[in-house]
Amino acid sequence: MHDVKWVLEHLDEATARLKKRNPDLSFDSLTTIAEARRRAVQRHNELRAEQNKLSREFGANQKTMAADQASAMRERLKSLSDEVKGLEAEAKELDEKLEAAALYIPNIPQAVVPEGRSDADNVVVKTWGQQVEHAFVALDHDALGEKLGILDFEAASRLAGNGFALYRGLGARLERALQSFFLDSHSEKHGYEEVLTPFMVRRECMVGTGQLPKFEDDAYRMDADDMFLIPTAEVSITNMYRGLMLDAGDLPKKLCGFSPCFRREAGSHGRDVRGLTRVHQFQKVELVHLSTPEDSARAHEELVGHAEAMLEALGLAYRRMELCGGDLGFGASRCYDLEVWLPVQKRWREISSCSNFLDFQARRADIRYRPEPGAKPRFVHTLNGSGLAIGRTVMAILEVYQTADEKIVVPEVLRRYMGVDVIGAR
RNA sequence: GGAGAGGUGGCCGAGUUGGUUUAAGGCGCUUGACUCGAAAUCAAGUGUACGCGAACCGUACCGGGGGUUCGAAUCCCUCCCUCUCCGCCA
Repeated sequence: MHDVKWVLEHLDEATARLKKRNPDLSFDSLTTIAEARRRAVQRHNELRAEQNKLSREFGANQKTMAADQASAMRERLKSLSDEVKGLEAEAKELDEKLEAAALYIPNIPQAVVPEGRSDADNVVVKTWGQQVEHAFVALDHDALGEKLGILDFEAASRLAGNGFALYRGLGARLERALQSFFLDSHSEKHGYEEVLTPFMVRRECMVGTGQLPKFEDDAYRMDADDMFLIPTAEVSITNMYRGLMLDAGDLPKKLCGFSPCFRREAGSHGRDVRGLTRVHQFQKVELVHLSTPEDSARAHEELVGHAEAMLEALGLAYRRMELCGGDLGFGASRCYDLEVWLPVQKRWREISSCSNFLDFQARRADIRYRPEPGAKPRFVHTLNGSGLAIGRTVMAILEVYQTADEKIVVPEVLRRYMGVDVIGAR
């Protein structure tokens, strides 16, 4: 949600920045409604003040008034009341229209966000590590996984249809190892509180973080209870603080949590149909920060650094991309994607997305803090990023660490979790 | 699934016969007094948003929505949420 007042006061700047996402976007739907609403509220205030005053007098003097005087008074108040009610209904309707319109408008990109229409226009910020090239003919991750018996897509589709993954044996163990490695790193080294949240949430939570109302088709909804399977732990973790008032001393707040992520992938049928790249359920460790407005830019850099540390520990080459306006997610004001190098597909592939939402989510979810005792409440800033997406990490490990004899060398940092050094050894 | 209780400002909590309580009182917090300093005590202040309005003033907000009334935190309807007990269950 936007600060509508700010938007109206800085309409040119706000519009120019919004159009970085898409030239078709504008705040036109807000401005006319807001003006009409202001007029209605103003008129309502005046009449309501008069009504309150007369009504109070009437209540006090009713008993001592002459009968005809009282009924005249009552009549006058009645017509005043009707008029006030009409204006109230009008203001309320405009209010709802305004909010409905605002909920569908994406966040305003920060001034530093580069121009661009698609991911082709994203900017490389940095590149880390050696882009492995295999001297032998390497296998796709899904083919190798099935050959080693650690991935079973046939069984997965028997259970849930196309677009699901099933891990078995050391494959399942690898997922669990990555989960533990990520959570241990963030909670022990990077200062996060580890949380385990519900994996399904109420509708208000999905609105709070911006998945709804616009993207309802992308989410799995349980009709009987009107609850949603979370598409990312960002939803459950951020909404832990929905409706709360925090103290300045509570900030910054850093939380990390594991969850499965459920995505219908409506509209992406036919893309990345094989393997672990794009599935309806994948596992992820998510990082969430709540910060003060002054601190969020720094927090963003810190957050992306924590995600990068995971790739570096695993020895996976990556690059950090600054997303252009056209590629920004709905609620993000600025976003870094981390892309891992996949030597078999010979391409970079997103494995983490680290966004600063500023107060966009906090307004929707009503998360505030008091800068100091007695001061006025302000909205916090929220940030989050994957640290990391586990399925895609498995995919990268299978591509990067495979050997000529179709085994997988387990990255050093995972060995204590895996109990083996090599997958596929007899 | 059955039965009951309840949702009021940062927190607790009054308000149950509708009208100088159109949100009392307390805690917390801020400032001042006292003190070498602190605690305790005393005094004053302290909800949010809007009125393109800083002050004074006004209006709205007592879980959401609707209704009755000249007037609703208070009465009626409806939905949501929380808690307690029972049942079932890993």
